[in-house]
Parts: sequence; structure tokens; C-alpha cells
Amino acid sequence: MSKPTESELEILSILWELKDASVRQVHERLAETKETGYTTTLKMMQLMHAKGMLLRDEENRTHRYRPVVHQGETQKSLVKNLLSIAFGGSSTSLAMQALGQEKPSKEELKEIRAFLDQLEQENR
Amino acid sequence: MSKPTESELEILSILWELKDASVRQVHERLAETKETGYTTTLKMMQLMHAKGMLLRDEENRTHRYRPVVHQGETQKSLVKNLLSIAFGGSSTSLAMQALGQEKPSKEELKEIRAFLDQLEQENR
DNA sequence: TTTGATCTACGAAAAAAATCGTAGTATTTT
DNA sequence: AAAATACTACGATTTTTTTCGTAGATCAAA
Repeated sequence: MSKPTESELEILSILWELKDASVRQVHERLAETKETGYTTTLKMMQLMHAKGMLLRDEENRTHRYRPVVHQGETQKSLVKNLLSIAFGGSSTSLAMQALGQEKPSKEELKEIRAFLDQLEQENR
Repeated sequence: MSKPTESELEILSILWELKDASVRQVHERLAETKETGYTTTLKMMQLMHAKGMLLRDEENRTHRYRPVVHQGETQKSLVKNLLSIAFGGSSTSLAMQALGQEKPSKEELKEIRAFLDQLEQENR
């Protein structure tokens, strides 16, 4: 599946959260942060559906959409891309850049450490 | 400064590495992975210069370019963006996604742990 | 000193993304 | 049942990004 554009991602991330939503719902959320017309959102979602990025339930007049790709997979390819294009492939610096940005809570720190331990265990 | 586009990033990352380069040098590197014409690269870099993203030394006939923004700053804003748009703001999951992608070496693991310790120390 | 290679500048065109108006239907409200 | 509202579909247009050909200048080689 091709890489989603910026706008597509905005819509996807709303859908990942809501699981399932009408154009109106998505639009409402979008409009909180961005000046945009309803039909623009509609068109966007129709396009995404045509591309196979979204599934559409046409049972009722108000269609409901949901993402085909899971957040995890998309995250993976985005990270992969970012890694190679802006971090010279160094996951370490990307990770630190991220963590420095938004400080993890105590619990999260624990989680990350556990993750690191696990990484270390594995083969090598 | 506005967010660099995909192509601009490709060029930037080459320049970050070389510090300073001619169009030809950049183009050569670009062409290793991507089918593209020389004038395309040239135009790209001229545009980036016009936008103020690149400095240009016009001393000699063959101009030399270098990035205005540092890699770190760009990384920061890219991560910030990615974080909010695809990771629901969770730096922890972004970090883990990255680390899972490209395994850090022993030294890097150490570095990351130190970084985490430091984060934990700081205020809170 | 002609020929060929190498550069930059410029202008356009092509391609990709995003936006939006209008029309036609269904649904709800008055 | 008329009027207002809420949807989808469609077709274009606009904006942004990317690509590239051509011309003119400089430099190097023959």
C-alpha cells in the first residue's frame, strides 16, 4: 500500500481512534484544528476509499468508514522512511529525539527499559 | 521555516553529510538510488536556495551549497509532527517502533539507557 | 580556435494533492 | 406536504511539488 499523504494521515489517525466513523464525525474533528470544508473531507475519504485505504459501510445513507491498514503497520513504514531519510538510519538518535520531545512517564520509562532488555536478550 | 518536502529532505540529508557540495555531487548521490535528471536536481536546489533553505557560495562558476537548517532542528520538527499525526503523541511508542526497526548496538543500548536515566533525574 | 563538456538560469509542463461548488436524494422538521 | 437540513456523487479548479528542455556562458581538450 502506498504511503499516505499528510492529509490522509490526519484522517487515518482520527479513524484509528474512532475505529469507525461517518464523514461528518471525521470532519468535525478535523475542523477543530484546521480550516476546511465538509465536501473536502468527504472527497478525501471517497478518494481514500477508492484507493483501498478505507472500507466503507454503505448500509445506511450515512456511510461509515474505517481504515484498512492498521496503525502499527503504517507507523512502521513511516518510521522506516523517516529513519532513512532524516536520521541516516540511526534508530537510536530517532528514539532519543522522540523521547526528548515528549517526556515519558515513570511507567513508560519502565516499559522502555524492559523493551531494551528484551532487545538485548534476543540473539546477538 | 516551513517543513521540507520529501525531495527536499533527500537533498538536505546528503548535504548534512557532505556539509557543503556542488549540484553535481548531490546529483551523483541522488542518482544512486533514484532515476532523475541533472537539471531536476539543479532546479530543486535553486528553489531551496530561493526559499532560504540553502546557502549558496557563488564564488566559483560551480556553486556550492550548504543547508541553513541543522539536521537536529529538522529532525526535531519532523519527529514532533510524526508524533502528533501518527503516534497520538506517544513518544514511547515511537521510540520503541524505531528501536524495533533497526536494532541498536551494545554501545547504543548503553547510550540510550544513560539518556533514560538522565531524563528520569531531571526535575519531574 | 574550434569542439565538446559543464554550469547556471529560466520558463514551462507534468504530476500529485487538496479544495470546493453544484446537483440530486433522502431525511427531518415545521 | 413544504421547507430546511444532511448526505453522496461528480466534475473541476487550484495549489503544490516535481521534472525537464533549451539557451547562453565558461572552461577544457583537441
